[in-house]
Amino acid sequence: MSASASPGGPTTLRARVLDTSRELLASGGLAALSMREVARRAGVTHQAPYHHFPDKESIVAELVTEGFEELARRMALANDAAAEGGKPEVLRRAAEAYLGFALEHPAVFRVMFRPELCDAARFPRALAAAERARAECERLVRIVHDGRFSQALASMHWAHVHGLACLVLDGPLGAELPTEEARRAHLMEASAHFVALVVAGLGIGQGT
Amino acid sequence: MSASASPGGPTTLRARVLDTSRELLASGGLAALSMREVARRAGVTHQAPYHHFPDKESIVAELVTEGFEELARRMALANDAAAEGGKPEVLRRAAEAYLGFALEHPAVFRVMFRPELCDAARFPRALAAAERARAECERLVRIVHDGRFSQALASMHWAHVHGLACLVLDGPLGAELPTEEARRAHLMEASAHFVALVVAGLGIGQGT
DNA sequence: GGTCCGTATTGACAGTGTCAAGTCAATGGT
DNA sequence: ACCATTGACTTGACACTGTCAATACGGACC
Repeated sequence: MSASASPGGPTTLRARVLDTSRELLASGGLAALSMREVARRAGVTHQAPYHHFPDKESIVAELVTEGFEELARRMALANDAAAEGGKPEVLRRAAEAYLGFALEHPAVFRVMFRPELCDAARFPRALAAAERARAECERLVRIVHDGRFSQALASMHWAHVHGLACLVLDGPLGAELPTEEARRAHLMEASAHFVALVVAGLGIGQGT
Repeated sequence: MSASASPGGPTTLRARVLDTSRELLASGGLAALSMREVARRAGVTHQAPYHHFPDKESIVAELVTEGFEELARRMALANDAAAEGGKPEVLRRAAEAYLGFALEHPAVFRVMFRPELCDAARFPRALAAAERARAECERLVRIVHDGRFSQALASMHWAHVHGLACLVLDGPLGAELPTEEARRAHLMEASAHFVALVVAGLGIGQGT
């Protein structure tokens, strides 16, 4: 029962603070995530959370870290499909993984790409998790381009899915595609165009 | 000299407020843009700006509107190059226009794609400016794809440049490319890959 | 000359993040 | 068994924010 079993391990309140923070972020965006509101919902005083997180930035950093870890996990799973499905399937699954994460966790996704909220020097874990996601992107490039790699190529691939995610979450596409199914369908259709171009550009006509 | 020549026209203070807001946004991001700081720098009391803007959101909306207008202008110029340069040139110039704007006005660019800051219903001008930029994107699709158009195709093209911009401004690319020249070069290189794919996919082998 | 209106000021209120003390219970060493 | 220490939490304050309300000023118009 001892709450401090592992060094720096999670106390009950710490977990509750994180849960509440996730809820607030998901429901009302970052503006709704306030130290005092978190404390209020957790049923403690406005200073209690400060015993588990030095400041608000640290809570956000924790959520960002979780987000990048989950994103990297999904991307890794997509890349693992190389053996069975071939290159077009890898590209399709990678897009599905990235866009699926963005659609299911929009608020976290947005915060993940606002580095001013989560200084890399202060939060090396967040940076490491982001690097893991990036490494999966580079792995995809090598898989798809027969071992060839360049940063520009990686940027092109990442930009494709990231741009789609941003446009549907916060751009003009979001306003017109109200249901999640519509968004998913549109994104996969746009992504299919891109995949087709890449596949055609590689001289592999098999997978449309 | 009468400041109220045109109805609702800009008073001296109104212009100064906007200038100061632009400066604060550019230097310290949206967090640095505060009503009171704007008033302080403009040399007036903290309530004076409220006589020209009903609230902070209205100032942000004004800057967002300006941003989309400038972006649409640059995109239109790129599209106008269709006559002289052909499709590859249009694609190249469009990417250069979009990425150039993002690199030159990063803070404004970021704010433009955070719709919660600038409610579309309250600020129809901002929405109209965004629509103008979108229309230029659609025009590009028609130019490049011989009149054929689909929303998914437009999303693919927009996502490409938008994703690149986001990644270099707030993603992993930004941290590693310190100078603006390096960023511009990397972006144009990544974009060139995309343009090559599109051109190849159209069966036009002329332009690289 | 008197009235009105747009501009700006002063003062207040609620809310925020965070610092500084203080309370209180459990723990560990002698 | 006692006492000091430590950690979790509370209370109270400060500076800052956006915004409302009431007040003064100063020129335009009848």
